[in-house]
Amino acid sequence: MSQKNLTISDVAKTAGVSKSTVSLALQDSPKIKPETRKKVMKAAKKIGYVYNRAAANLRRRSSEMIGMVINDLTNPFFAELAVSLERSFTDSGYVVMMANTSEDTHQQDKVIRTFCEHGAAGILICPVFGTTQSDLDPHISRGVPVVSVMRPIDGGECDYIAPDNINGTLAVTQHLLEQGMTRLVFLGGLPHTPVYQQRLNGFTAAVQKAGIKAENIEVIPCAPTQEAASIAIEKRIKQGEPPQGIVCYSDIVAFGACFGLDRAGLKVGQNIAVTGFDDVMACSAFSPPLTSVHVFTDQLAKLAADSLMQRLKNTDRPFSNQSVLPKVIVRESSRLAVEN
Amino acid sequence: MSQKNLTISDVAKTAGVSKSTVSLALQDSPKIKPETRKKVMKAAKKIGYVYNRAAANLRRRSSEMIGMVINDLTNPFFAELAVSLERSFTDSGYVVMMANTSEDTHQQDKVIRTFCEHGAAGILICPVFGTTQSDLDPHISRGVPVVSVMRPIDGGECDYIAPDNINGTLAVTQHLLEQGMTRLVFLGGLPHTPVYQQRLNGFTAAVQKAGIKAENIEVIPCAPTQEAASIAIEKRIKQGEPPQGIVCYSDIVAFGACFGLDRAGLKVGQNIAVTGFDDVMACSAFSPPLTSVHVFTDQLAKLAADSLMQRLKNTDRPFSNQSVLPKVIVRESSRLAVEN
DNA sequence: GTGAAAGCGCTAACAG
DNA sequence: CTGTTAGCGCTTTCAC
Repeated sequence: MSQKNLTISDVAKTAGVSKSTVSLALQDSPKIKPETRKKVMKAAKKIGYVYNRAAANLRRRSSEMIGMVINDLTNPFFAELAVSLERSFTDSGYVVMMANTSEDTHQQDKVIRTFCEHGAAGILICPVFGTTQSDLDPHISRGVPVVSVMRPIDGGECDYIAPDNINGTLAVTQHLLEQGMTRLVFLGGLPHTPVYQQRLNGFTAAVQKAGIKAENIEVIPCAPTQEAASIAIEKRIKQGEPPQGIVCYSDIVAFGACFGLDRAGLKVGQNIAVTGFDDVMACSAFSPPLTSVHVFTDQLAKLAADSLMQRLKNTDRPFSNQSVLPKVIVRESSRLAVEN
Repeated sequence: MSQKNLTISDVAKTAGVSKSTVSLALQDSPKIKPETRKKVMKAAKKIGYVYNRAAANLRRRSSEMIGMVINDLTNPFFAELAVSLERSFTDSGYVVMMANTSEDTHQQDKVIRTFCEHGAAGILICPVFGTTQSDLDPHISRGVPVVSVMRPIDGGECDYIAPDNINGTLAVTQHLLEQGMTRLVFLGGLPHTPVYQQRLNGFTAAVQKAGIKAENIEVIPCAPTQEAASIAIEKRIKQGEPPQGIVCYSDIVAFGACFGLDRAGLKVGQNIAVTGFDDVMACSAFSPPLTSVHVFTDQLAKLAADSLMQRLKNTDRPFSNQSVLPKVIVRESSRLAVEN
């Protein structure tokens, strides 16, 4: 092991051809006849040559690396999404550099910059809320294309892929309404964020369509964490007149809500219905199994990867927004003895 | 946006200094006086220059990229570990390229090769079972150091970091024994793997130390998936004489076991105790909350990152094995009405 | 088909 | 302290 840096020149020497022949051969160029190619490959293997893509990219002024910037990989939903994304890109022959921003704008800035410095051909990002195009601009001046997933970029000159949040909560709210519930809460999320607004809009649309009286509807925003949600809902329950159903901003919020309701003495799936959004894997293992809005991360990932790769080929396409319709997965948490 | 490729020469021109001054300034060299440095930085920002690390690395013959190769990112434990690892490296100024191998040797081969071609300074790997040093050799001939996590590499010339599997299962088995259980099963895992053997050894050591009769002990290996585990345990229960406690190879296996037991009509945490290993986040949300052996992924990640970075500085240290003692987290799944 | 030569953007001596 | 010069390993005209 630990030979010195072998270059195509070394390969050329042992194969008895010239540098450029080796280069061409390594690229499967039709200019090289199969015979010579074989010879070159054998020589390369023999001396343990490993191709230096950095050098090639430098010369060729391109790369097949993409930077993946995720807001919160400790959130199971984003972890699942990241895995899907990684797979989509790897399948297409790209290598992905990954970084977590922990919902921190500075960190995000740094990471994007670093990826660009390393020659990322494109950036895939689940941006921190509030990210604007001008946050990105200074780093991607080389014309690196960006695709954002899950959350839009304000003023974003980029493609954007997300689940159809509105129809997602609309559908799951209707699922509760169909069971005859009339007093509902929408819980969790940060009011100034687009995702919150969309999910809330879906909820609102459903209750209005069902002719539910406004005074029976409550909206309780809170940080989308388990803890914040459990506290918020516990407090609400203590005020009396519990709702029949709680439509949560996300699964994490729903998990928190269930814990809070438990502390408040309510039985989810019996006294009160709870639904999540995202349908992370833990939903089916939860107690009670959580009804949720399934987001097809694989599909999202595929669209995102495709968009980015399209744009890599063709820089000046118009920017597109794509959304994927999610699907309500009914489990026990949304059952309710309606006589309640 | 989309200026052409700006180089240090452009910066030099607009700052009115020479190329090398810019290069030095960008590296915070003490040879450059702060004043000049400021001027250079301002010029760089002004024209929207972005540093080309690939070129720098090529020249300097080094890089600060590391390749992270994970066997199964869809497994929540490895996903959590990957996140910890990413954080450790990013904190130290490295950029991490990530790839999933799906427990597939070919895929792993390809990924390692690709990372090396891209100039990874080091490789961090949770290897596919059965990976040997000779699988790695052809790719890392440039002397790229490797650190393996969770699973050893056969004949591995590398550092190795893992939880103390033996003492982990030993401790969790003792937890069951202390409750007076005498009929135990060790469930799940592939017999030919080192991790299986270690975890089983811990189990065996505990029951022997407690003087449990051999005929009261059963070992039921199976693929470490939810499905395989649920089927295996259901089949076992149908044979009658159920055990009092089941020590599982991993959380995933334990989740599966719980489902299987449920189908078989047993109540986990009442009629029968179940324990996991890894303590993924879903354990606490599971029904019933799953007793598990907590693996400190953050610590593992830190050790792994440190090892790799040490070796990057100092190539010829002896290889070390480090293990982290895990901790039993008792939850409801391991309770048992002992009169059973 | 194959080889020679120039150069991608940067760093690292070595002079000034 | 700053500028000049020669490459890092590869690709790519352009002759042969």
